[in-house]
Amino acid sequence: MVRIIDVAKRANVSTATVSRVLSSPHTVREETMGRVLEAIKDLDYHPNILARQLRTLESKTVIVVVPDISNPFFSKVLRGIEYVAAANGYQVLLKDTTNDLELESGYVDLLRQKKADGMIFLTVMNSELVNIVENQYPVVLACEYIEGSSIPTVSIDNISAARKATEYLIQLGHRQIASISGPTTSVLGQDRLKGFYQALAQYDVTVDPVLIQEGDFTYESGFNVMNKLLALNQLPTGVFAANDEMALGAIKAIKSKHLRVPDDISVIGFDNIKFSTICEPELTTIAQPAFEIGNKAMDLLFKLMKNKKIIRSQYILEDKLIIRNSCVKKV
Amino acid sequence: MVRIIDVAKRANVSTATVSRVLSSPHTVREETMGRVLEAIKDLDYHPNILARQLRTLESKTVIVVVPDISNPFFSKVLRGIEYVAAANGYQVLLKDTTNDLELESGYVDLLRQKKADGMIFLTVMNSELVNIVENQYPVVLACEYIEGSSIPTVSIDNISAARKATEYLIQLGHRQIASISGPTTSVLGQDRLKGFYQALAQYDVTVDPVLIQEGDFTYESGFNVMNKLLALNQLPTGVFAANDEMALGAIKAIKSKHLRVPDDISVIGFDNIKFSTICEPELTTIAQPAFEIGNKAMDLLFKLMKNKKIIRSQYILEDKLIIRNSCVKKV
DNA sequence: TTGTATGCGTTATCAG
DNA sequence: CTGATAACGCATACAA
Repeated sequence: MVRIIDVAKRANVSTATVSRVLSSPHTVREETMGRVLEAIKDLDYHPNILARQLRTLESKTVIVVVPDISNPFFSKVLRGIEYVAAANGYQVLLKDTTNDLELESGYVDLLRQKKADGMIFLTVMNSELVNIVENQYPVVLACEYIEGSSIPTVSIDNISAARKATEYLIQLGHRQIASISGPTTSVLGQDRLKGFYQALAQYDVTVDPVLIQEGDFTYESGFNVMNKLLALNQLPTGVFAANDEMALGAIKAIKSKHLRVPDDISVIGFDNIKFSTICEPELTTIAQPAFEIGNKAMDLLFKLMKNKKIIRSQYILEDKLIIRNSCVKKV
Repeated sequence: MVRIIDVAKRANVSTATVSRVLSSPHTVREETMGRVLEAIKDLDYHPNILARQLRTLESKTVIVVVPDISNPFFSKVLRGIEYVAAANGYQVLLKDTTNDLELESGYVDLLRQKKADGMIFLTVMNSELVNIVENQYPVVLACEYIEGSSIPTVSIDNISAARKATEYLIQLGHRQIASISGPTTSVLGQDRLKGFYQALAQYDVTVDPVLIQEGDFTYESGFNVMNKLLALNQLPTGVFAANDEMALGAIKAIKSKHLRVPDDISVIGFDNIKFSTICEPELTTIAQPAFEIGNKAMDLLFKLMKNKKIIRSQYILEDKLIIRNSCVKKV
């Protein structure tokens, strides 16, 4: 391994000068710099990042905590994060919690040990953790919003988006509307369910509580929950699924009972993942600006890490209702 | 920040003893250890990993280079890797190349700088890089196999699997068989195409070269390439897609032309991703043991990093033809 | 079984 | 503009 001192010797300068050439080139004479650069090139010198980090206490790394990387929506947010991070010379370390509560702890250590300079949560199930981290390390929350928390957040307004989706079903004439919600342990699940209820209230629609069922955001849970709903005496005519994966699972279940979507049952999803146009019929859903959410979240984290003031700490991005073919007027 | 010396002072021992308590507890007297552990707890001491790494030159981190994290197949392999890594106290750093050639370079630096101890490639487009890394740093290749290379590999036999898939179509009576291959810049793409050709040769089937088209493993490319095929005078009756995402795209294209799968055109995929049962009809495909591939790859990497001898450096895992409803006998 | 002392490779301080 | 040198926090060879 070639070290800074090897370069220094070859260029006939001190290690300090070599270091300066690398970190603040303007403070060194041009001729000296030339010699140093040449030596670096000759020796194929690469600074040891570990040593640098020990000295500077900066890891140039951020950690993104994601609930389920195989969900295409999160993949896309991640892309947005990585794009901004890479542009600023930062590494992105990924932690997939596999929707597991346990695994969400222990990340504070990574920050304390300067293994990472900051963290982005794409979901929060363990809100205690957030409180620990709050005001202590740079952390931003993407995709969901926590009421009353001061953690910088970038997301859509999940409540109003869910309300919008439900309203759409109501306006199509549906009154027997089921909800396949996310886990109520997650803010995301709660918010989208809340929006669902708000729409019902606003239009004076009352729904049998048995139509409100909880999934866990996976395709399988959508399939299973829908099967439960299909076993009821009175079937729903419309279904609001809290994300697309569950909506796809629901459609699968409906079809396997030889019912038709949307003719017999309308289904609306949430996220607009790339597979939402795969199924027959194509899924009507709420589109989130996933890539932009990632961009903005990383921007925010940078500002936080640089101790810059953040004007607004809650960024709400625009969602959009994408009307395709999985919902139809109730006859 | 509380350091090792703070703990040492409080426990009335030297820093060396504290260090030993942490790394080789059996070498220290029980009573001493008790005092040290108590001090650690009292002060809420957490060793600085950076400093430790600088000393040991071990980062306890591995990097996985993945072509497209939003592909569910790779997500699953990754899970397998993480499972084994976590069990051994290793972090997994993820690099998504976004199928971009450029981005695949520069990882050698991460190894050289001891930012990671080893690396797993889930794909290799830039085989030069492999040659650089070869015999120099611990690297294993998962999912694909490079002819003549000595890099430890774990994968299925992509050639024979592709041959098996194609054979299946031939045995169903298809003769006009199209191939939507992966990029020929990737070994994976090459191998699966090779298997396709082998099956044709074996059964003396000759195919118009125009039926052999190249995609890039994405849903969109499957859709686009299939549209091209559908514009031909003589349509294929069977399609072998080199992965499920492209197969799904192809099915979409076929349906949008008001043709039926499998009645008009049979489609077979590769990978058995979780969305392969979403579409109508469900996809016949080749299943890879994704999780196990990940497990084995990480195992192999550990052995490599520990300089243990590796008995066999090429592990071939079993694939399996999953027959569902997207292929049917040619009438 | 424990302590002392040194070095890992870098950056930052201070003096020149 | 440059050089000498002291940290950064830890692990380990060697001595006790």
